[in-house]
Amino acid sequence: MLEIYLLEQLEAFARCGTLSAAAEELHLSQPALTRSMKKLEEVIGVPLFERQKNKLTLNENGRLAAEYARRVLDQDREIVERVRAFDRASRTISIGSCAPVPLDQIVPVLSRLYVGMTISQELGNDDALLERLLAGEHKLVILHEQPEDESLHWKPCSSEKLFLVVPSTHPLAKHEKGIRLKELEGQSILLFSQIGFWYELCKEKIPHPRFILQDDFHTFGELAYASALPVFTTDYWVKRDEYASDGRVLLPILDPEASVNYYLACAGKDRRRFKALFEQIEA
Amino acid sequence: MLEIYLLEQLEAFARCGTLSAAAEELHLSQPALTRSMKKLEEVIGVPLFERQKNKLTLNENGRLAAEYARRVLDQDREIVERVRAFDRASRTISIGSCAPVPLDQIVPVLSRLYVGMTISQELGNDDALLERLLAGEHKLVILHEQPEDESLHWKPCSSEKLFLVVPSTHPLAKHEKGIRLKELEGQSILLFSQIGFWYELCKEKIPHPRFILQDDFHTFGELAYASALPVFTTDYWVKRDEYASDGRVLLPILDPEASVNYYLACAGKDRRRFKALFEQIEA
DNA sequence: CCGTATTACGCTAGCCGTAATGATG
DNA sequence: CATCATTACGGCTAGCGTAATACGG
Repeated sequence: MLEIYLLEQLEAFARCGTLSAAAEELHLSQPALTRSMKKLEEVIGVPLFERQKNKLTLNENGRLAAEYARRVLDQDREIVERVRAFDRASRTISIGSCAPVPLDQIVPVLSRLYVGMTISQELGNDDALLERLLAGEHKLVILHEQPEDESLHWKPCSSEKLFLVVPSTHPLAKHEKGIRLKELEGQSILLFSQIGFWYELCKEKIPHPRFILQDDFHTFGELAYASALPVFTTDYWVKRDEYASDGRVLLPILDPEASVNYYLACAGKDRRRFKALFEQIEA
Repeated sequence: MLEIYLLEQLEAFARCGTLSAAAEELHLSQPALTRSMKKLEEVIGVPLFERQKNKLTLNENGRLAAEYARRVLDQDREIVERVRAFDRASRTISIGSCAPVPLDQIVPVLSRLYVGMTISQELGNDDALLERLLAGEHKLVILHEQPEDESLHWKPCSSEKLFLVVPSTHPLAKHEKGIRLKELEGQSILLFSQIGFWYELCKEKIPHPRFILQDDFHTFGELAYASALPVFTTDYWVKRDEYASDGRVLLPILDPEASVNYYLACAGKDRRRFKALFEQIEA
């Protein structure tokens, strides 16, 4: 069998054009390459080179061999990469979610139940999440619509309701019984950017919105506190006493889409693996 | 890089199930395999085996690695095979023909012009020949129809006319001016089997033919001489005094299809290579 | 106990580098 | 004479085998 190191050397020679150049690239001596190329010809049993006393070039056979060598080298490298990736994946639970809140609720449970596993989390919209779940790229996903795919296992896991926080002096503050998104037309609203599907919802339902986006959670908190801008929040944060400062009013959002139920889903074949998790969570 | 010998050993272990069995198959000692498997794990950097004190089995990673190993091994073997085949092909001129006679005329010319090349010859029908020419499996083909493919280079090279030889006592002997194939209905005719398209022609044009086929050229000659059966021949053989024995009559076959022109063809890109050949042959 | 894996130890084949030679522009 | 390929020679690593150890059905 042709050992990889021979193919590596052939490939380097094919690319570099001379033995010296290839030798330098491979951190080897010219004689070593001369020998290897001879050995290749000997093993394959056909001439691979055009030999002029002072110049070595690949002939047709050699060019073909070099092309095949490249393929084998690529595949050989792939073994290491793929097996490492597979091993990593087997030690990782990748969970995708349409929103950050249910993720914050479930990840601690996951960590506790599957000790030693790496948990990787990612946000995405329902369609993309389902696709990645079916592709095996996510082991778990949290959606805000019930999955219809029969091959999936799922369970409702929590819910969330949208609110708007405004200073009590703000014109909108009078809608204490609640407000509809379309009534926020043209309002400048402070928005944390990592909120998953909520962003799409607001963008869709509020005509001509002027969102002021903030990437950093801490900065967002400070802005929300310091500025007089309306800020979106949800019952989850309200219960945890965020944004409940004096002089602010909490306006429920009345649109039905502003109250969502979340659903945790996994592939049917992983049902057993995540049995403990599904038992822990409550709708 | 993972050397091939390591992959070979992994593959053998995956197939054999135990190190001892694999060692025997590879003509190696168990310790050698133990070391190699350890080395594989070390290089890839992930566990590939389930280790019970007395039993070694592949884990998921290992099974994946073994599968990839198989592919690399296959491709590695293919390098040698393919390059050898390519080299052989480059030293071989494969010529296909619809009939043996023009082949016998051209092959000596080929041998003389392309010294050192192996000439491989094969019979086939026009369609198959063209296909193989375009696939590069034949470098030259001899057809009995003008090729229509624009990418081909061709030239008429010879012609051949069909005759029937019958004993002068035979009822058919009176047709000395010639006979049509359909008039041979129901006749038992002695036929040499390696005559290319002629066989198809006769089978098609003679109603209810009763061919007596003979594979061996020598035996065929003897039968033709000894028996009282009608025998097909052509002007080529007649000129060479075959079948021209006493007490036999030569009947020309009158069907237009029984007089053919042959055409030598090669791929357009090989036009130069075979320039000398095309100059030598005459229509 | 026999079959299996692993460890320990010494050997050697094979791959490499250095140095020298030859060829070429 | 600078550059490239090749040959010659010696060193050393890495893969191997033998022998010994350990574990299990």
